[in-house]
Amino acid sequence: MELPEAKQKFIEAWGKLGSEWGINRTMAQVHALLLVTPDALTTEDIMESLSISRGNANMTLRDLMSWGLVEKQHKAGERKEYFFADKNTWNIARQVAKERRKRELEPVLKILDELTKVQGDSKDPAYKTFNTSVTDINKMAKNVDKTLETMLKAEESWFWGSIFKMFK
Amino acid sequence: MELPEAKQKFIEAWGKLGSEWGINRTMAQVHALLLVTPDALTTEDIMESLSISRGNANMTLRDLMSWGLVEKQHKAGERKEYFFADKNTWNIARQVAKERRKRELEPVLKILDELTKVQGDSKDPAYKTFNTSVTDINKMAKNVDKTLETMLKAEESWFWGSIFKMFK
DNA sequence: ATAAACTTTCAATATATTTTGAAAGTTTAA
DNA sequence: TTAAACTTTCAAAATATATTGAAAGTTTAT
Repeated sequence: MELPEAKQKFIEAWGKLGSEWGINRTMAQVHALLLVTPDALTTEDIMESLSISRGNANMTLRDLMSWGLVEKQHKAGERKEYFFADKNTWNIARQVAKERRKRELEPVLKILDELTKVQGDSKDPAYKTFNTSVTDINKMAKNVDKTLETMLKAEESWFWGSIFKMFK
Repeated sequence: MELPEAKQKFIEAWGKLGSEWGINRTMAQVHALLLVTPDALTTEDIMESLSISRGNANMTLRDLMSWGLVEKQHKAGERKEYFFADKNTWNIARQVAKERRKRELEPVLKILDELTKVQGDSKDPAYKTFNTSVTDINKMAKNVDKTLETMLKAEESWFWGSIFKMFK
């Protein structure tokens, strides 16, 4: 397989994976493109590479920046804005974990905490089932939350080292 | 807050979380409903509770069964089929991890393995960047894969116990 | 101030996903 | 058999999500 074909496959695979995990396909593809490209690209470059419109490219790049995955670069004496992706995989994973935790996990934890407090007749099966399920899910969500917190603070080698101690 | 309102909130929250993670909202809602309901429900019950059509309820229930989250129950002397969800949160997490690993992670790992093998000029920045990114992502994906494998085999208390040793 | 170079916005459009519901299919009891 | 009870299917419709592209906005150089 030649490099251009390989790049294409990578971009497609990343786009598909993204869309299966609730991330806009185009956003994942732009990210993939920047990941396999050594130099920073202009909006124009990205539009052309992926055959997308200016508006789409612009919005997607802003989104990627808000996720902390892509940064702007200014080149001396140039008007155009260049974009590049952090290529450190551990940073990417941490950044995604951080954002999804904030945007999705935390709001759910807040609701679960509330629902855990709902009072009822402990003889009532409807109440018992509700309470047990919500309480258990809340516990698990808190475990996930704490693990993510640890991951966010951790160094990559330490994190996976600790994980792999589990296999022993 | 009263129980019916609390149930409603839980169903909504679960549906929203699901859709943010690439799971059909209705599917997550049906699952949530079954999680907080002590007894098995008929298609009819579910249609009514969530105001969805028969076709939708039927397809969603089949989906949930294919994910291993819901089972059919036959009641003696009755024609109707009843559905109930496994309410053990750890089982649910494992089941979801198992399916997503098989359906989404494994196909991507296969592609990454291929792309890792692509040959090129190690002096070429385009090749170097491609190769480094793909190789790094492949390593991380394999780490995730192994961790999931461990999780699938593990008992809940052992798994979280091991995770929490990481905090020490 | 002007205009060229570039970026952003957003209503309209296109695409993808989900849902409906009625018809077809199946199972069971008598 | 027959028919009632129940389940499944799937084309059409509804809804949700993503994309376009031209106009408006901004910045910079002269």
